[in-house]
Amino acid sequence: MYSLSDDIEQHIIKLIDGSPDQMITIQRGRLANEFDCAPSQINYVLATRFNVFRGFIVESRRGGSGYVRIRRVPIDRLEPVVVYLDDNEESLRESDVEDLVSWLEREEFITPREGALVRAATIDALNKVAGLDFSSVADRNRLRSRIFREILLQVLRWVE
Amino acid sequence: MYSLSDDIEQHIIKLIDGSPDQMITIQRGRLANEFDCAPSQINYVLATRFNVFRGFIVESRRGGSGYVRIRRVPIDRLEPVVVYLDDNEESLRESDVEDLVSWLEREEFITPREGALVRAATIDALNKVAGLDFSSVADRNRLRSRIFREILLQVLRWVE
DNA sequence: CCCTCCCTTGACTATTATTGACTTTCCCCT
DNA sequence: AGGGGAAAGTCAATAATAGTCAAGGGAGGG
Repeated sequence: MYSLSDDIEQHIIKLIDGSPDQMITIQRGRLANEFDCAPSQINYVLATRFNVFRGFIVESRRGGSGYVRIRRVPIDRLEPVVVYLDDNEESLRESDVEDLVSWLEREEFITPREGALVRAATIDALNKVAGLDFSSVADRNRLRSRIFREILLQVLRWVE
Repeated sequence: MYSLSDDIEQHIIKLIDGSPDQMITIQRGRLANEFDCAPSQINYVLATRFNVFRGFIVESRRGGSGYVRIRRVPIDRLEPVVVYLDDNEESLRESDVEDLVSWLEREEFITPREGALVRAATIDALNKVAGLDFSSVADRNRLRSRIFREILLQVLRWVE
């Protein structure tokens, strides 16, 4: 069955395949024009087909001379951990993060120094927000989980 | 996709790179003339690309024989940044963090990969807490600032 | 037949760039 | 010392992009 999204996807894939560095820079409006569709259609295609789980990174800039840059990157075996985080958002305690970070270090997904940064962001920083008004345990766990999740996604993107 | 601001930015960067002391002195009007643009365009480029968050300091003088001096900030400016964070806790926006991280990378205080981790913790993660009950702008900025501050302190400790 | 999952669209929002009118500063000449 | 003119600064308006979100459509499965 015909699908505009599939068409656009194939078009972009072709462009990337033909690029020397697996990266292209386009304009959303121009592409939408070529395919005679709403500009937000491009966003849909990017979100569903060129996300990190499919091995792509998208960066963009708005405003005059704005652009959308799409890069192909390798993916690996960290993905199950991200899924786990999504499923256990509210119950990710400090000690869980500690365990995960240690594991990441042991597996050499991250360096010890990077581990220190992760601990700073997910443990130390969250111990200093007591004065703010968002300090319920569930909220803090959720927040911790999301920070950690984003870090993991970043690691995922960066591998090789 | 052409961008005058990007052009001017590159031009200035090139000048600074080619200077013996990481500092150049130009005239706003003359530069505007070279690029055939409004003089205030230069101010825009300076404000968005050569601010302290991106590791530059700009000084200037008006009037006869006025000038604009652009300096790359040396590495030992990192601690003042921490002080700045303390003083501007509620107004540290995403883009400020982005600029600071880019600067840390450029100065090789952190690796690009570490920069990605920091971005994940201070930008991406905080974009995903909208549903929680601590999503006022000031609170988010404060949280962002504290996470970033802890990471910075960690970087400092590791360097020494 | 109806439900669900994609897909598609468009209205609204956010961000970035560019320009020009007006303001401020301060060197230099008288 | 004072004023004129030559810088640079500020700010708001406009234009050019991209992003978000919610509502509607259609095809296929139960």
